[in-house]
Amino acid sequence: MSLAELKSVCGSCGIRELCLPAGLSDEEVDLLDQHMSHRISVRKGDYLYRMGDPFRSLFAVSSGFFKTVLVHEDGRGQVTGFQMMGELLGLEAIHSTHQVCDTVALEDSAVCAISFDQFEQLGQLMRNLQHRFNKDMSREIAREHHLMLLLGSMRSEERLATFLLDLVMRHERRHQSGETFMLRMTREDIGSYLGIKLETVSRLLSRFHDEGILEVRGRHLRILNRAALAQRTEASES
Amino acid sequence: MSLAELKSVCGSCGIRELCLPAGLSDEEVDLLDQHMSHRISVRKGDYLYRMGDPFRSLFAVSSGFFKTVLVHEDGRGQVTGFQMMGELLGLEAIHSTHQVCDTVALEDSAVCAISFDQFEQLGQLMRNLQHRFNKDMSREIAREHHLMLLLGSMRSEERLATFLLDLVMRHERRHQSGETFMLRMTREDIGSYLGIKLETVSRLLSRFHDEGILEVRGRHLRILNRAALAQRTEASES
DNA sequence: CGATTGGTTGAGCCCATTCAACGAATGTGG
DNA sequence: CCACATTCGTTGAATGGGCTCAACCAATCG
Repeated sequence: MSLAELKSVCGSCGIRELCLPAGLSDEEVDLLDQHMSHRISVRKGDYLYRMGDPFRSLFAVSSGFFKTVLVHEDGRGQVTGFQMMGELLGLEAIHSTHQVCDTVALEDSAVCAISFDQFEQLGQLMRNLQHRFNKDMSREIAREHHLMLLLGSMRSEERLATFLLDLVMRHERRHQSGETFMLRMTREDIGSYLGIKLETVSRLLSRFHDEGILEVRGRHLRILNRAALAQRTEASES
Repeated sequence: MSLAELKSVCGSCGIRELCLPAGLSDEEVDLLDQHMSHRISVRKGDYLYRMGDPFRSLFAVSSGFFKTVLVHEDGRGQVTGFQMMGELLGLEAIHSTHQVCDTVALEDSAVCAISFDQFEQLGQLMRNLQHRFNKDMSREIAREHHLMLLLGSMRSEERLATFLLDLVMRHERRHQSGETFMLRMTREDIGSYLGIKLETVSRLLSRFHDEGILEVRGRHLRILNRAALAQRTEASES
């Protein structure tokens, strides 16, 4: 599953306000720390966990980038999400005793592991924490509803535009440039996530490039015309 | 939003073991009851809530059948789920102060309303209840992952077969016939949910009928060959 | 270095869509 | 109770968006 384990503390974490302890008092964060966080490094390409592994912990992405993949019996796989710092991994397995999907680091990454047992106990002590967690779960459900809208009723160009704008916003919320950034995933990952083929992703990126909306050099992206991109998000009347 | 409000009690509810209080002790169920449940009737076609309504309560489906619909700015709508007795409504809004989707009764129905504020307080008192709720949220996330797989990588025939088998299993878990049942939703609702057009749904149902897998008479369904249906769930090598 | 992985682009094809006509069932108002 | 409108469902014919198959290039790696 992973490699080095380092001692760490939410209290001094740079992304504390993006992550699970957002909004907690210092004392509460201390409690959270003492009882359960420890950090795990995951190297690019490694699995944080795989379907069928016993489920014991949630993980908060401390740094790096992950994808979650659901694999069907017949071998087909679907990328169900990309997670960046501050986001939680493992929520989908709480209802089970085992992991129900794979999660893979797309670059060298670090996560904070949280024993779910202990987390539930802490939730009993700290209403704040439980409330925050309920909201996180709910937000994940709502996110997936939007993705269902995307997969169920958008054309490929709209899907990609929506995806890119989502990345832009997530970068900006982390005080990273939304104008210029690197894609951490392959065209195939993007295609799987969006329900289209990698060739289509490639063609669309080229098209956006030719139209002056983006500058694409491999995985390096520059957003040249965000408004135009936003427009491609909507069905074009004709 | 709704109509009659009747006093009701989880303790004597026929579907108690399917619903939120499953696994709770009698005392715990009493507590749950006293503090918060009340029942609301919703007539066929009526909204239980609409996007933008203030969010205050969760709802447990007591009887009947609902759909949840996410509406995009440009007017496109996506059916994000169908809910039957014992299932929870409103989870997607917890992270917000307002409802984030519409939910509509597809037949005359009843729900138990649960003030979310009070529910969170009760969760602090009853670890069982909170644990059960965490699992419900997680199961919903996992369900949506499967739907993403369906929408992202299945062909229309596989989508419909998967959908029908899911309905069969949900009926059986409720001790209702999985062999013979009524579809409560239109072809258009099914199509929206599965990311295909109503005409395609109609054609596929006809095809399954012609192949002797189903008997279709309007919304009345009889599953004649469940194994064959299960096979249509998988990608056919060729 | 060759092998592998990731990405781009073209040509032809096919599955699902669009557009359209029609039938059945339901409901409404005169 | 009938006439009419509306909603829901089925089926056909033609179209097209995205897929498949394929060739090729660039970067990385052992």
